[in-house]
Amino acid sequence: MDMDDKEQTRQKILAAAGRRFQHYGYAKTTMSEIAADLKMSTGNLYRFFPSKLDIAEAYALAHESDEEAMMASIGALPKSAAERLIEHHRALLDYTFTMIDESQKIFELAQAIGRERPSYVNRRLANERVYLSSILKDGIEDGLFAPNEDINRLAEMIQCATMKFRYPQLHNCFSLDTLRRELEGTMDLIFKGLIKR
Amino acid sequence: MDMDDKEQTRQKILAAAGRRFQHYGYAKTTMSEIAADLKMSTGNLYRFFPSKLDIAEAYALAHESDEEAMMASIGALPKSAAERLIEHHRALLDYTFTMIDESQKIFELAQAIGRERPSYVNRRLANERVYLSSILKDGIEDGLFAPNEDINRLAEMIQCATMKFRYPQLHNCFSLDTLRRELEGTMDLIFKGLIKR
DNA sequence: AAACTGAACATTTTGTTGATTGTTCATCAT
DNA sequence: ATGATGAACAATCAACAAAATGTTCAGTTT
Repeated sequence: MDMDDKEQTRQKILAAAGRRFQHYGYAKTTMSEIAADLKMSTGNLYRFFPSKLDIAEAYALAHESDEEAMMASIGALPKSAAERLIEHHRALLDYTFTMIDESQKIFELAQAIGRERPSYVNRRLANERVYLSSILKDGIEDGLFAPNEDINRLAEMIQCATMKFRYPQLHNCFSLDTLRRELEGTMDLIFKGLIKR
Repeated sequence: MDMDDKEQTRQKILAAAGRRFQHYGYAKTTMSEIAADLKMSTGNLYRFFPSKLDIAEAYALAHESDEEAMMASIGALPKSAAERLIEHHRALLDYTFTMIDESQKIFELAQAIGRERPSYVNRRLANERVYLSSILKDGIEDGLFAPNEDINRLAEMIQCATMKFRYPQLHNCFSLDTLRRELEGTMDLIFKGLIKR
């Protein structure tokens, strides 16, 4: 079995596991079921993934591409940096809120990964900063935003300030409308700043 | 028994319950224990509080006075509105983080109230906005901050942007130093705004 | 009549048991 | 030798019984 075959099997495992995760949730999906779906033995799964959690993580990683595409397309929009920045946050809020709202199963998966693999969350935040930084850089070059020597840090701080909207479920605030309005106001605050000009 | 006696008994109950809450936590404190401490019957407690959770809420409310005093004293500091605003957030971050860090029991209490009585959380946030608004108003009058027609909404948005620092335990970020640095940066972001002047 | 009690009730928590599940590894098949 | 298996193992979960707890209220005390 060469490396290509191995990769192909990994993909098949991810697909089978994903189907189960979506239908029955992370906890109620068993390794033997995944194996049975693929007509292989339970033990064999461990030649491709070190643990069930790693399957979940790889599955989540694969499905990041949706978010990735969304962020990329917003970053490329023919709009001002300010508009793209707010659109970025609006889109992510809607995306995660809706996702979690309509699929308890996906939420369970996300919770399990977040709990057992905190580093995964950090990787995702770091990845988002790539897109944020790009928008910020544009804005600065266009003369819209004030110059800043550490754009990545700036992106980090924007993430801090919008944390509430990234993990809406944590703050038991269950109305998307409220969150949307709060996001508008918060972004406005960030944009305008408080200091009189 | 007149109203004063009744109030006095309420206070005694709160004191007894508080001792138990602090030592053993909310869940491990029973109504019969509280009653026994006061040499009264279990049933009698219910003539003073409708439920155990209401005792917890009243206890928390009584201990808000610490926070209240802190916010009041910071609001009255002979410093600029900007400095008071950041000091306000610094103090609350330190206060809640340290409190939770050194007493798992208090955290448990807070969680129970937050879960079963979401309205309590909102009341506290609304109360904080009184102090925030006062600082903002000062800042605007001094010409430091830009005028704003809805100061309470402005305070709300600042709360949104600093939510991460108000409930640090929710975001599994366990280093106070990191949080402090992030808070500085976030406040800076809020102050300066992004738009070039 | 008003203040209070403690047994009664329903609900929740705890403890325990057996079954299930994630993971490993000696073994078999190719 | 390499790929794969499934029984074995320890850890976790599910289900049920037992105990404890929050709450109520008929009844007692003052």
